Order: sequence, then C-alpha cells, then structure tokens
Amino acid sequence: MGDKRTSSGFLLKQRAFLKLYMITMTEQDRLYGLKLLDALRDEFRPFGYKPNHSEVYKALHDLIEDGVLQQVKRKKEGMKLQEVVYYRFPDGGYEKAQLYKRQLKVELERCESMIKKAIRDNYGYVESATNP
Amino acid sequence: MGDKRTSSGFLLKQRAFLKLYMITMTEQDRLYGLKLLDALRDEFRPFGYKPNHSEVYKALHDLIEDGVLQQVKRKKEGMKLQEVVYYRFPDGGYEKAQLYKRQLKVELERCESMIKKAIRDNYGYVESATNP
DNA sequence: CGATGAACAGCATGTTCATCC
DNA sequence: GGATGAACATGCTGTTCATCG
Repeated sequence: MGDKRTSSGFLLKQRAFLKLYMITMTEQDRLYGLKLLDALRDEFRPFGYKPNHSEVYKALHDLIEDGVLQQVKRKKEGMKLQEVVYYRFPDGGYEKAQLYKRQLKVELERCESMIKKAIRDNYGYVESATNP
Repeated sequence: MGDKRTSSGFLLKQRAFLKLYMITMTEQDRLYGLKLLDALRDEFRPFGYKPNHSEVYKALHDLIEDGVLQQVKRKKEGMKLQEVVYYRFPDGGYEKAQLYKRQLKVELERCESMIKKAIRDNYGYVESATNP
C-alpha cells in the first residue's frame, strides 16, 4: 500500500538484476564492490552490458537495508593497507537472500517468456525441436 | 554522437518493445490506438504486463517521426461517426519497418541470452534437452 | 464515455564530484 | 590511482488533465 506509482509489469529492473548477482556472488567468492563490478563487466561484455559502479553500490546498499547483507571492512590483501568493504550474510540474512532468489527466479522466467513470445509474435518462429 | 547519456546496455526499453509490436500489428490487422492497446493487454495479461495508453501513443508517434508509420484518420466502423486514427506505411516506410524489425530481433535475442545466463549463473541450471 | 494527445510527476539510472588511503 | 559514497542530471514511463465527437 502507499505506492504512489504502480509498475506496468514490463521487464525486470537493472537494480533487481544486480541484487540477485550480488547475493550469488556473496554465496560464492567473497568480493568487494569494485571487484564485483569488474567481474560482472567481464561476464557481460559479450552481451554489450556494462553496468556502472553507482548501480552496483546502490544494489549493495539496498541489500543492506533489506537485512540481506552486512558490510565487513577489511584490509585489502597484499598491496597497500587500504580498507575495502566485503560483504556477508548477517543473522537471518541468508534466509532472506534465498527468498529473494526464489522471487527473482519467477521474475526472470516471466521475462524470458515475454521475450520468447515477442520473438514468436513478431518473427513467426515456432521453436522447431527437430532442426537439422 | 551528441548523446548526452549512454545506455549501460541492460535490457531493452518498453518503448522499443511496443514499437516493434506496432509495426507487426500494422502489417497484419489495421487497428487504431486504443484497440492496439486492448490487444496487447489481452496478449500479455498472463504475464502480468499491462501497458498504459500513453506509452502506446508515444510509440506510435515515435514511429511517425521515424518515417515508419503514417496516420490515416477514418470514421470508426458502425457506431457513431467518431474519427479514429489508423496507421499504415508511407512510401519507404515498409522498408524502414523491416530494418527496425531486424535490429530488434538481434536485441531481443541478446536479452533472451542475458536472462538465460542469469538463470544459469544464479540457479545453476543446465538446460536439459531431455526433459519429459 | 471512447479516443487521442499533451502536460505533469516520480522513479530508474547514468555522470560527476568528494573523500580516503 | 583504486575504492566507496553521495549528489546531481537525465530519461523512461506512469498518472492526470484537456479536447473532441
């Protein structure tokens, strides 16, 4: 309630997309902000998607507000003794993360369906399972 | 050049999506604005996507500016003699439309790939080709 | 009330600036 | 220069208002 504005329900927003990746990346390697960004840029370079640092930070801050992530300031390994911000799940955060991931899965599949439909509708494809 | 702002290259925008549908719908049935909207809403209801009338009009106006569509004001069939705006391709418009469609196909496939990748990356799916 | 538009408003996101090491 | 943030600017898009028949 209290929403001033409703979404028309088109494709998912970049922010949500990034939050999902932040969670999964936290489950796997422990990384800090800019490294997460680098990793994502590498992954999506072939797709022409190049997120900027602000969006990544905002996604991380969102997750902190949601109680999904927690900051851990540590010295960067080797090099100079610069402090960087790593992330981990606080108490109950992992469960919230899994819930979020479940929701995003539904959302991603919805988007995939919509895009497939658009390809079908506009280019007359009929997903042949028996193509030579 | 002259772009004040660059896209990070995330998913395609609703406007482009609608423009594509407007073109295809113009190739098929001749419809006017609000009927196009109704048709789209019907099609995408199962997906929870409900475009609003402004976006549809803006998409149509964009296509007119692009020289892809042309307005044809006609009396609405039956009923009262209210004038509605139908659309057709002006000279050279059909070719421009086909070009746009070709571009959007690439874009839609790019988005599909990104979404599939996200599902793989975050849920560890491996597209089984042998599912019952 | 249906249809078409345009003005307006709010939110998503890209760019720039500030601070610290 | 790398890293983190916040402020600022722009643009996409949803809501509202105006006009016409």
